[in-house]
Amino acid sequence: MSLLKGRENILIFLAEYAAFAREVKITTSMLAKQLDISQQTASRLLIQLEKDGYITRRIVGKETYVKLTERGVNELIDLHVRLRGIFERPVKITLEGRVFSGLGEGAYYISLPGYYSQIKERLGFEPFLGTLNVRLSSSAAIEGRLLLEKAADIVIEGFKDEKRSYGGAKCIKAAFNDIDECAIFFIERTHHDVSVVEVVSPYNLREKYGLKDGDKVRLTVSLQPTFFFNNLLGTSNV
Amino acid sequence: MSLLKGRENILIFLAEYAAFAREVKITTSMLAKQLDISQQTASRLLIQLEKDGYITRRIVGKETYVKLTERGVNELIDLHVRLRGIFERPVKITLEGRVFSGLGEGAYYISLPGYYSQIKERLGFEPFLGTLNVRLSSSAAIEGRLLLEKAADIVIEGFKDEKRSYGGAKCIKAAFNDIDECAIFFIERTHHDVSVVEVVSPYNLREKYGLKDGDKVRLTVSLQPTFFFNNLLGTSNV
DNA sequence: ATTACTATTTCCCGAGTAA
DNA sequence: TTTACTCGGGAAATAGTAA
Repeated sequence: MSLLKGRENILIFLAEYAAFAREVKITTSMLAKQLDISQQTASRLLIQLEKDGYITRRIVGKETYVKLTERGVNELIDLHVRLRGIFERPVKITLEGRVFSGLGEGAYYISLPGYYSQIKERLGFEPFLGTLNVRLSSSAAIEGRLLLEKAADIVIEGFKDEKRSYGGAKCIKAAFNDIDECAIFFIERTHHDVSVVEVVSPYNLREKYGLKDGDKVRLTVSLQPTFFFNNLLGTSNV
Repeated sequence: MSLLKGRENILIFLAEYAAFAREVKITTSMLAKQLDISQQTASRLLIQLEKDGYITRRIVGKETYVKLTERGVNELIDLHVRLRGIFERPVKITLEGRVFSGLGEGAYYISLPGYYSQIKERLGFEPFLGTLNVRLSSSAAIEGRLLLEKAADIVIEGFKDEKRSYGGAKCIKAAFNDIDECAIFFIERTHHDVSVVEVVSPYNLREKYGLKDGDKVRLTVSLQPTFFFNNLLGTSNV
């Protein structure tokens, strides 16, 4: 059932017994039992590994001692490094979409002290008074958006005043066109569908980039791989 | 030439393109080229991986998008955890041997201030005035001894007085019979061969354990795996 | 260009068994 | 008990090719 078969399986097994540091005494039948293969196969694989320079065997009477060679160790190190890369390198999520004009109410909301102070404190910048509406142009971007909504770790809380209540939002820091600091907002009560995100930035992005409706923009977020794995373990996704 | 073949090779390759986080667009011929297999094999392996629940495939016209399933990710996590265990777990090196009486000069040397103060400072204990001579009883122990000599990271420097010069030594901290603090000494100018080590401890081990010549004792050292790998890369051991 | 079928070859596994 | 051979069945890889 395991993914690993044959030679690599034996090599890893031996390494788990520190066979990179010293000779380890083995028998082919013990190996076979542990790895759920036949004694014959264990024997053949050992011969093969030795022939290919991954291990050395020393046979003393009826006893066999094996040790990984430098090549065998390097093979495992390479694999370890690859997996470390996978599990430790940040994952870039990119949303591409096009600018469009909304009702212009973004500026009003951000200017409200109830939002403004939270944004300033939790995002660490003084927001430009306005949001940039972006309509995501591909299904990949929409998929990414749903992912980022789960990953969004900065919470802007709703509040009330004497007139009405104001909804909350979640957001995540991102790079605008690969350069500028910004945050992607996922607003709780919005009239937009999932193909739309709103961008808040310390800059007037529309002006800085001379953006017109329909212009393409890119939003990039770096996520730690652990996010995906923690997330996976919590769900019953198959 | 790589150790990995077939399914696991593809799975790791896909993970390197963050296919655990999002759908990745692939073609079987590009996969084949990258992994040095035939296009037909790539196609078959993808079908198999999907059938076995490691990936999902979404085919849109002529484009194929793949994504790892939870099961596929877990398989890689398992492998990663195993390799981490190998490369991060300390390796116990055990030397077994038998006590024997030397010339009794160990006590004299340790009592010399030139040695005593270094031992106290660098080993962090006040040594009992005497060394325990241990003759290693197996080739495995002798192999271990040679390894530990390389790993020995505490240096006791030689010195001179008006009468003569006194040689240096290297040593490494160890556990005596799995319990007591001690250090294994590798003395530069010694009349002993490689089958002999000398043990220094804060305790009178001979008395504490009622040791007679010929009694078996065990010396254990924990080494970080990185030691072996750094060591390997520096040598041309095959 | 794709993917993936069928046919053929090549390789691998393990039963039987010798030393 | 060991290890490791031969050999038959079957799985895996590729060539050829269809769609």
